[in-house]
Amino acid sequence: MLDVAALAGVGLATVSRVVNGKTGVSPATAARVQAAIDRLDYRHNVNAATLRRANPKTATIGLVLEDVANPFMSALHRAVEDYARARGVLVFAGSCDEDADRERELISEFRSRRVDGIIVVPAGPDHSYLLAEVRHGTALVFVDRPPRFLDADTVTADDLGGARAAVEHLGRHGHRRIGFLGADVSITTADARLRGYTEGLAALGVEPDPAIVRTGLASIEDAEEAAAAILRDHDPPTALLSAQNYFTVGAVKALRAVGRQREIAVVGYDDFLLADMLEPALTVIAHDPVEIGRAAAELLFRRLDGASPPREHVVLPTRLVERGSGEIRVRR
Amino acid sequence: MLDVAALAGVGLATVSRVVNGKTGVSPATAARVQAAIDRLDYRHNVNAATLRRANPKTATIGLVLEDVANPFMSALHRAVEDYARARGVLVFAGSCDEDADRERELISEFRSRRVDGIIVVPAGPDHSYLLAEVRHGTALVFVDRPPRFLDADTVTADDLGGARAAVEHLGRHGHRRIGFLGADVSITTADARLRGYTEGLAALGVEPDPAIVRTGLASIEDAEEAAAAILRDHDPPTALLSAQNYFTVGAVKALRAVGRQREIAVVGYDDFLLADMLEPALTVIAHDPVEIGRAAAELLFRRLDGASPPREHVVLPTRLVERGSGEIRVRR
DNA sequence: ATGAAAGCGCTAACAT
DNA sequence: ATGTTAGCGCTTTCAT
Repeated sequence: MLDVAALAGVGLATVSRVVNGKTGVSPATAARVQAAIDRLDYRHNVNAATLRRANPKTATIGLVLEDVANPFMSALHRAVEDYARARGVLVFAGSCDEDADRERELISEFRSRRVDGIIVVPAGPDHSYLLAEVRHGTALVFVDRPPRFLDADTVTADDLGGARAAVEHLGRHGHRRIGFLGADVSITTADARLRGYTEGLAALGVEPDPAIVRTGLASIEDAEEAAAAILRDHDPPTALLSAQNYFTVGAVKALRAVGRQREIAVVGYDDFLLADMLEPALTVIAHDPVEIGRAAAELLFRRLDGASPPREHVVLPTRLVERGSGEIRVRR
Repeated sequence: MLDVAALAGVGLATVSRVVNGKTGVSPATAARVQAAIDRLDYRHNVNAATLRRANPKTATIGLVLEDVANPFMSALHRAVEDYARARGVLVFAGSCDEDADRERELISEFRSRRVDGIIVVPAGPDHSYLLAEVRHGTALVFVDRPPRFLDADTVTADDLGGARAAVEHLGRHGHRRIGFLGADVSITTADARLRGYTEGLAALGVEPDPAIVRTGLASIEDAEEAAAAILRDHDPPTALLSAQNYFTVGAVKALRAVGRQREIAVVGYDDFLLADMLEPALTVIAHDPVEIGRAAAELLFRRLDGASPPREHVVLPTRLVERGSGEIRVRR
């Protein structure tokens, strides 16, 4: 910047004014400064600027996802990016694979870079460690799952209601013996979906049977194996509820492997690309990652812009999309 | 940091030494400092530290993708993230939607944040604007497509060879009239795949027919429409080569819509989740986004670590994965 | 082993 | 409209 000032024959402050688009510089000098900037290929150092500014915003936010490559997560990512970029804000993205340590580590790195806000799909069992952070002024929004031991803005979907609706839908097609594939119940979402499943069964007057309920799954392969095992039960289910996009893929693989995809009903939680192209097409509980991401970004930026409304807990509805796999009637 | 020093009763420099894990601090003082850090919930300001350091690395890199939500791109993203995180480096990610202006804008923002390196899936038609950047010491790696008017490290796949192999494969199953669905040829990858298609046809002794070649596509919907149009040609193709993951989805949709998915062969460029679960399962030209991402990160970090080897142009092979759709024989 | 002081690139207050 | 100067939070000599 000093070089630019020297070349343009002006003072440091004037260059700063031009770079920041401030008023109070004559068009002629501004042009000279701009010419010097171009000639020297000068690039403003936002990090240094932030250090001294009265309002020390870095114009960056951090995004903690379960996995940037998971289609649900990456769609959410894109929605957040679009909202941020429209405001000139850059986003750090990171995956934590449901690992609480990685979550803390990532957030800690974000802090070191002085991000203005953080949007996080929480993995850990306890988020009270973020209390100081919040008090320190960092905006924080939890997405997909609420935090534990911390009050913060959240955007979640109606997991319990969605899972319950799925079971009731299967019930309406004659099913009473319904298997369940879910993630570890320490994950709030997974727990809510399992509870929705149980409530749905209760509404049908059915006791859940642990023999056809599998939790703690973490991958397509896990789910495929679990589904295969459930199907080998002495009293196998006539329908399956899979509680996450990848698990649905695993369930479909398992059914295909034994050629029973047309006799055993499936409802999957999460919609995904090609779900409608399978045969039978997949009936799913859909919740829109784009809408969730946008809502989270909205909440975050409201706080970044200085508003301090009471904590908000947005719960977005889910939608049952009937495509075929969930409408397979129970065989008699 | 001043507060920490005061609380621990030591000088600024000592706190800095502890924070940076440098030697030359007695265990006792180090412990006192650490205690003060914990008590004050102090977080090191990497931005400020970078400003003064002899080796002014920010430990961040920028990643410019076509779209963070595209499965191919997000898998690449994850591979880069894993490589970077293992080295304590954070990644800024951004989408540019094949828009040259957005590419420049993103890279410019990255520069302002003083990222150490940039990995980019290029969108623009001219990358000479990055020359100054490279000379200035920012490591730069191009992925999936080479830059234009600039020499830099690249990691690409053998697009031409892959497309050509696809056509030859279809030829071996009796096809001579093969339709093509591709993106705008200003995208290097799209152009190479089209050339591979043409070369493949030439090897079969066939002239390409513009009536069944569509380029300039940009979405699933585009591809679906284009495929439908091609199928309505007075001399419709017996096989389709789709040159990108989303276009393959569109092609499948179009074939399904007219119920011809079992008579018209399809080979898709890019593998994707569930390609093996469709009926018929999709034959694809696969190139591994994870391997591409890892290779790019490797190249980038080699330069970040100070090595200055000659520019490298890694070309990864593609693989034909036969699953059914590409082995449908031509009807007689 | 530790501290004092200079200075990284910039902005903000105060001059002029 | 423009320049001068202090100082943001830190690292790095150079002392001690």
